Amino acid sequence: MLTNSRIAYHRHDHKRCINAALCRARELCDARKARFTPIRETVLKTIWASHRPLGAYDIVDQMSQSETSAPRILPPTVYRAIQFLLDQGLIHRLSSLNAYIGCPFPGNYHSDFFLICEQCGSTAECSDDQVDHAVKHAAGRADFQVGSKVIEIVGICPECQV
Amino acid sequence: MLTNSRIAYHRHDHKRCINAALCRARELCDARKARFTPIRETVLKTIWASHRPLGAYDIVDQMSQSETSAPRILPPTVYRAIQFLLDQGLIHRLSSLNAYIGCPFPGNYHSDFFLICEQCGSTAECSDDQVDHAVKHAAGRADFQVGSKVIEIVGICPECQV
DNA sequence: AAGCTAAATGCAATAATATATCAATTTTAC
DNA sequence: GTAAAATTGATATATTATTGCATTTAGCTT
Repeated sequence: MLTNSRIAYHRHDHKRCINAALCRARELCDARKARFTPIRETVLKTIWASHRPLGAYDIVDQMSQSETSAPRILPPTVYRAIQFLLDQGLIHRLSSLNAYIGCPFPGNYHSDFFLICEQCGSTAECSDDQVDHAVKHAAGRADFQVGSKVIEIVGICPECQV
Repeated sequence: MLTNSRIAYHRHDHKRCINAALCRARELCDARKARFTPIRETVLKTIWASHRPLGAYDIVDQMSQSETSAPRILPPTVYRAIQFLLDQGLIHRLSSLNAYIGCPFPGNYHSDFFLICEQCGSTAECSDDQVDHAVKHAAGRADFQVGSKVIEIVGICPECQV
């Protein structure tokens, strides 16, 4: 199972997460000749500020606060950056929260699901063949051809358990 | 595996689905001393008009059209009925679509997931222990205590395959 | 049956999330 | 250097959902 749950739910030097994410994003975009512009970088950085999913308007607010004098960042700008980052697989959308989270292992193909802590909000991404197979198998019994999956588990992370 | 996929994806006498759903709803509400009011019944009936998830504002529109003279149904009314039906387990919300669908087996405990056809929109509900176990097991490896799950699979239903 | 209480509904306003459109600007390709 | 393409700015608006408060209705008590 591929997961960032060890990191996401425990104390760590989060600057390294941010750096790693930005660095990989730059690499991937370079390789794909996709333009990793300042706005897109800032949006990604803002999302990576924590391991908690962030709403689009939270991003708008964050960016409007930090960039004091500059022209206030407006929703369409953020949504376009979000769309770009989603397209590049650098972030994911959590449907059940209307929020966005950084992908810890972009570039690798992964069929993922999310473990969302209802206490602290920290969210880990997991990729597990058994879950994948179980879903495919169940769908198969209904003669259903699986395309994409949304799997979001709400519960309690190790740090928040008594 | 518990599922209504045989029915949902194939020709059938849908009036029976509707009747069964309304009947079951009435029974359950009676047993629980919950009030199955005309508005709630109409909302449930509207959702059960097909096996396709229906948005809240679609319900508002439907209900405003059919009830010609009566006071136009407004969003809060519909949302309140939706909340009631969700609380009673008579319908489910599909996060990835912001839409609502009737539950074919309310009352029974079930940990369910949904198979949403990207062609025709028809959606079946499934409950499968293996999927459940696979998710619990994967979460367990991250020391994560599972609470609730959102599992929504988009793909192609048997009727829409070539 | 009358009155009381809690629940449900009506209604206006507004919040939260997301997109459409078109102009202006920047970047890239030739 | 210029044209084409991509990105961003700005305004407006669409879509989904909730809040607050007044009014009505249903169920309960007597």
